[in-house]
Formats: sequence, C-alpha cells, structure tokens
Amino acid sequence: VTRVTKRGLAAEVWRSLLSVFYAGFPERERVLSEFGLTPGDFKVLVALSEHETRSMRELATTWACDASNVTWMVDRLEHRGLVERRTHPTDRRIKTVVLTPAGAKTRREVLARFLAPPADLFELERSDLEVLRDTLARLPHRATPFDDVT
Amino acid sequence: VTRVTKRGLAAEVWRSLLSVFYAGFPERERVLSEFGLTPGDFKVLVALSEHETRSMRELATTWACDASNVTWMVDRLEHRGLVERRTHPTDRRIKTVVLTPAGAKTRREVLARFLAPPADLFELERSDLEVLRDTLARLPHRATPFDDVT
DNA sequence: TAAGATTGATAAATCAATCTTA
DNA sequence: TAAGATTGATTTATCAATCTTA
Repeated sequence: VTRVTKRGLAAEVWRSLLSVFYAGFPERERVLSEFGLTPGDFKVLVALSEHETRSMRELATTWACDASNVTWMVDRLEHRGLVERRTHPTDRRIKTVVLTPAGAKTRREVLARFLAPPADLFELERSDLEVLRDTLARLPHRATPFDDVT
Repeated sequence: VTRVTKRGLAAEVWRSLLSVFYAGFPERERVLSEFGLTPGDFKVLVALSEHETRSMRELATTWACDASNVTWMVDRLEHRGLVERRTHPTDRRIKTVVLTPAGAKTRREVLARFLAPPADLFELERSDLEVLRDTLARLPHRATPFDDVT
C-alpha cells in the first residue's frame, strides 16, 4: 500500500492553492493600473481600514517593508487626497494615517475587485464549495488587512 | 431557511484562501532577501524551467510586466551566472533565456522554500487534508511556472 | 509594417544616515 | 538610549523612443 505522508498531502494541497493564486496574478496587476495605484499604494490602502487607524511603523511591519518606503507611499496617497496624517494624541512621535472619505471609497472599490473569487472556483459544484468552506473554517484564524470589508 | 448563493460560498472560500496566502507574505519576502533576489529576479527564475526555455517576450507576458524590465532582470541574473541569453535558431530577433547549472540549483532551492506548505495547513487533520486535496483536484488545471519542480 | 529586444529618461522602492520625541 | 518618522543616495522598475530582423 502507498503511504502518503501528511507533509505530502499538505504539499499537494498547497500546490493547488498556489496555482489558483498565480493564475490571477496578471488580472490583479491590471486592476492596480486601472486604479492608478502602485503595489505600494495598494498595500497602504488595504492595511488601513475605515474604523481603525494605523501608524507608519505598523504599516511597515504589516508588509515587511522599510519605514522610509511607507513615508513615500503615504506622501503619494496624501497628495491624491486618499489619506491624511494625524499626530497621535499621547505620543507625539507617532504619525497616524487615516483614510479620507475618498480614500475609503477607492479602497472599497479596489478591494471589491481583489476579493472577487476567481472564475475557476465557480467551476466547482455547490457541494464542493460547501466542503471547502467547512474544511477551511477549521484553519487557525488569521487576521487579514481586509477583515472589515463586507 | 437561509439560502447561501453559490457566489456567496465562493466568496467565503476565497477569503479563507487569501488569508492563508497573506499570512505567508512576510516569510516569502524574507526568503527572497536571503537569496539576494529581487522580486523581478525571482519571477524570471520561476518562469524558466530546466527543460524549457523562454523568450524575453514570453517572460514579460507571463508576469504582466514591461519587456524592458525583463531585459534589466535578465542582465542581472546573467552577470551572476544564473542564466544565459541564446539566439533563437530560426528567428534572429528572439533572445532565448536558459538556466545555467548554477541558476537551476538556485531556482530549485528558492522554490523549495516557496512551495513548502505554510504551517497553518499542518494544523488540519489528515482527513481534512485529504478532502481538500480531492476537492481541489476538481478545479480546472492551470499551468504554473513551477510545474516542473518535484 | 510589425514583432522582438534594448537604450535612455522617469518613477518607485530600498538602504543608510538624520531629526524628533519618549 | 531608543523608538518613530523622515531625508538623501542608491538600486529597481516602468514608460517612451530606438534599433534590428521578419
């Protein structure tokens, strides 16, 4: 009898998932240029939410990029009127970044495109999708930058 | 009775998959800097395989980036001795990019890290992983740039 | 004429200081 | 001292021509 290791199983599953992600790569790039956003701009928009604010440092660690990069990305978004810098009420070192109404709108629109399930998923039967949903629900829950988007 | 649309189901599934994908983002960035590869370098390495060659244009369309960008990325990799440019046998306009033995080795090593399933997947029971594997196997098969990696 | 690739100019991201406040 | 953020210099990536071959 063939004995498939748990590691082997996980590897097969991960391959399938990666192929779905990579298939959508060109489309995601198109969406960004449609909205006139650089990958960096997008990262900042996503990491912010309409109800929570983030500091420059938090934005940098969220995306594993340099703090100076965040300064630059927020500058661009601020000039476009999509975000604003505020000074932290108690710690004057911290700059807090908040979405403007226009920024919240852009964020909703671009995320709606990103969060739309890829066409391949619709190829599955309804019952298959239910199985996937129920099984994936048992994964440890990880916070995402788009948890607030409905 | 609540009626969940197929679209709603797919959206839930996609959210779960995205959260897994985004959780691994910082780690993937770390791997790249460990190997001294820019995201562009990585894209070229992945898109090549040990048995197939790709033209500059094919590399550009695979990753939805500009052809001039590919010129630049291949330059860097060629200086590091990881790839070589060859002239196409019949069409002298085309430059074919091939992996050197060192490039093939680097590609295997970095892909081994990228293709390693994230720790969260191992949190699932063996039976859950089997269900995922079998269900995902019914997705339409899409070629990935790493199909050749075992 | 058009496709493939490169070059040169611009924009964006990263790295190494610097400045401010805790 | 150290954390948070910014500035300036360097590296990468993108955009607009240019060059070569089909």
